[in-house]
Amino acid sequence: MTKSVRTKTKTKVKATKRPVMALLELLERRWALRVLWELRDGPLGFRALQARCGDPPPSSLSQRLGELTDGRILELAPEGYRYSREGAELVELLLPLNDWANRWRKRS
Amino acid sequence: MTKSVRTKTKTKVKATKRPVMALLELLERRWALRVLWELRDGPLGFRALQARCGDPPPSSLSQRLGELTDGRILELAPEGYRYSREGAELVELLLPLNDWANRWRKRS
DNA sequence: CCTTGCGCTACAGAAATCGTAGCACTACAA
DNA sequence: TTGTAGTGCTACGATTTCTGTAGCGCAAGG
Repeated sequence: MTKSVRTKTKTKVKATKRPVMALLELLERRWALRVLWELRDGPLGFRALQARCGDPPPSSLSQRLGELTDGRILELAPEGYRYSREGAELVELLLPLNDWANRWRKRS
Repeated sequence: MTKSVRTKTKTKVKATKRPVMALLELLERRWALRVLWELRDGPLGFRALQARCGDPPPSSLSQRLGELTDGRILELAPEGYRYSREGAELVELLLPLNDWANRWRKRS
C-alpha cells in the first residue's frame, strides 16, 4: 500500500428522496455488490481487490470505489479499502445471501 | 392483466461458478433491485410495476423481468409479476435494508 | 366497429462499461 | 545514481447497456 487519497467522484448518483432508493441505486451499479462482498475478509488494496473481483477495468472499479466511499460505505485506510462502521453493518445484512444462493442453485 | 407469456431472454447473464456470484450479477443490473423492492406488497402488472419504479423504459424493464423470471426469482401469474417461493425468501433478506438506509442517511 | 388499457417490442441516441496502455509514486537494490 | 518492481489510479477509444419514444397486437367493453 503506497498512496491513499481519493478525489471526489464526478458522476452523480441521483439524490433520491427515500434513503433506501439511494442505496439501491448505489448497489445496482456494476461491481458495487461484488466489491462489498470481496472485502468481507478484511481490507484490500486497489489491485488486490481488482484481482479478487475477476479483473474489472481499473476505471470502472475506481469509479465504484469513489461512489461507495462518497456514500460512507467504504473508506480508504492505510491497509487498503475497507468498510466504514455503517458499511460493516450493511454487509452483515448481505452475508445471508450466500446461503440463499446455494439453496437457489441446488434447484436447477 | 391480459396476456401472460414470456419469451426466453437473449442476453446472457454469465454462468459463473459460485452461486452467490451469479446472484450478484443478476442484482447489480439496472432496475433489478428496485423491481424486487417494489413487488413487496403483492403482484403488479407490467405497467403498474413500471410506474412504481419511476417509469423506466419498457425495454429495460422487460429485459430485467426476463432475467429475473429465468432465474426463478420472479414468476408471471395472472395477477401480474410476483415472487417465486425462493424469490420471496430472498426479499425477506433484503427488507432490513430499509432500516439500515434510514440510519445511514440520518448521519449525513 | 371503436376506444381503452394491457404486455411488450423496435430502434436510434445517450450513457455506462470494457480493455489496454501507461503515468506518478514509493521502496528497495545494484 | 540507476534500475526494477509494485502500488494506486487516470486516459481514452471500442463495446455494451440503458434510455426515450413510438407503436404493435391483443382483450374487454361500449
